[in-house]
Amino acid sequence: MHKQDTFFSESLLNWYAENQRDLPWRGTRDPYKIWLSEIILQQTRVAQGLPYYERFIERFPTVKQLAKAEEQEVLRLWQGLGYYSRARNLHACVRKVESEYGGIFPEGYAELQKLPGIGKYTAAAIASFAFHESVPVVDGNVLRVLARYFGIAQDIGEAKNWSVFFSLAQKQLGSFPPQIFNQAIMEFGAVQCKPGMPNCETCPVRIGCYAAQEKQQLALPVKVKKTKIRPRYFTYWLVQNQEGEVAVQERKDTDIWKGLYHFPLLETESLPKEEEVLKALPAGLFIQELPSGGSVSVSPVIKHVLSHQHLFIRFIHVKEASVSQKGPWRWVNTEQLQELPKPIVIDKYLQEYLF
DNA sequence: TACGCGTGGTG
DNA sequence: TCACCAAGCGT
Repeated sequence: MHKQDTFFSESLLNWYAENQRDLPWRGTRDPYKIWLSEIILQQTRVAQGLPYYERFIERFPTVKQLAKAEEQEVLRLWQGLGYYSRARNLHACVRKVESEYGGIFPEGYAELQKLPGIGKYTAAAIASFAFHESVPVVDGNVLRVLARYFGIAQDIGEAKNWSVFFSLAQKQLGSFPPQIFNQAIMEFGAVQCKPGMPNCETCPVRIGCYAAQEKQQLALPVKVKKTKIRPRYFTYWLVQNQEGEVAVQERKDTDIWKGLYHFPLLETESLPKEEEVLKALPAGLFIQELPSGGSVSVSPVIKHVLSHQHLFIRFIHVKEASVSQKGPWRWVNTEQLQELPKPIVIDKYLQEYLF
């Protein structure tokens, strides 16, 4: 390989040696810690995920301890982080590792992908960081860095283009230590070659960079796909019984906040009128037993309502998609709704109705 | 394969 | 203010 061929990779390695952040999952080869950090960091910034990582490691230092936990406790620790299927798969994953792999994570890139919640990226991360397997990671950072440096205009949102970037990443990885190169290229993307305008003035590879030379930093990478947002109006009834307990409902459908708890609600496509809200008031409330442990995980809106200690109807505007919720209520003490997540989108049309 | 899943930061 | 998007994955 000619020197010119390794300029990009060697520059990244040098940059990483000087600029890497000190993070708790770095400098370990424990696959459990690496796996946990990777799941938490999927589509999530370090600053947002870091406190969750610390709490999970403190509460569940080992595979065995996490595998023994109830799913509700795992969800409760995950509250506020979003993408709750990650928490359910996290739990299912350690249970599978415990039952089918003797509590030890399997080593191979292919074998790791058989575990729930572990796809190509996470498998590559674990295989390279923990087991030094020479397989490239391809995440949002890598896609951006490669697209900009090599001037690749293919849509990173199209699945068929993934192999283009994988092959290029593999070529750049070459025979460099995968556990270092993979961290380096991702860290470079997160810190230096950021989304939006990158720090080209201080960039060690700007000389060879297509985007920097052609001023295409904001045009690359190309991503056509747009996430479409449609408004959802959730009107909650905060219902209290004579013991001061509040009616809540577990969200079981495949929809946002699955597995978390909500107040009884009416969902509409537009802001409902008062008569509509009152007409839809649920008639058949009944009492159920709580999940074991007497503590439940709750969705973000509940925290907002409880924190203001209102007994009102609220209109919550949520920018997501899907179906409304039907099913049984249960009563819980407000003290049981512990360690609540932060509220999401709170609407500006809030109205209040005293019961 | 395309789409849905959360929350928070950014320009 | 708001569109974009962030260490992706499952279906």
